Amino acid sequence: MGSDEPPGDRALERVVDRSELVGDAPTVAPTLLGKTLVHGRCAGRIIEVEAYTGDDPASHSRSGPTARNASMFEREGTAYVYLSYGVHHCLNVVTGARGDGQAVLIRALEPLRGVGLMRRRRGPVAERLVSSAVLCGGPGKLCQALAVDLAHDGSDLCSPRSTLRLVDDGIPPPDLPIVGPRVGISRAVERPWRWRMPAQ
DNA sequence: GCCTGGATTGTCT
DNA sequence: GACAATCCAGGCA
Repeated sequence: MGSDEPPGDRALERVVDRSELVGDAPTVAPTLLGKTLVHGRCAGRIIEVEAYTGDDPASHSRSGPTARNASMFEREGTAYVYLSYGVHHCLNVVTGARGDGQAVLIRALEPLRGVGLMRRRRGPVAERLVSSAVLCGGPGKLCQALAVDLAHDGSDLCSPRSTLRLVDDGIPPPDLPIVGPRVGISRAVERPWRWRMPAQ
């Protein structure tokens, strides 16, 4: 163990400034493209996000705070992790002020560090395939690859001391991200609140 | 207290 | 392309 990443990568020590996460989720979401999600020795660049607001019929926060979504109503920079379909975990970044119930769902990552460990976590299929779409190409997949689960619900992503944190390594968000409707929802499907990095 | 449906994914045909 | 897996929040009686 320990051969998955170069030691002392200072670029991954600069966490995202919490003030960058202040605002409506649809405003903040595209600015998260290009940022890096770090968990322990693994890291990946955010390449796809979705926005969910407090008055959004498709959002978990639509009915107000509950035991499940309480962290979604915390202050900006808080992680909201939930169990989807009883099988997969999904990671959100809370935006807006405390009580707003707004968050940005991290849908896909481009693996940067700890790729070997991610592949082991993803199982035998991912062991054979290296593509980022297989490793981290979905909200459930990236949580499995980075070992993110309910234990991280409510953790602070803007603290350099957190094992799970958002890092700004200087890569700016794209000028023209690909915009489209959100995936897998049955309400408010018309809202174009999904953003993706354009093809290189 | 019961029932329904879901911000997904992997497997099978 | 279709469907099963699997847990629980929320709606409703």
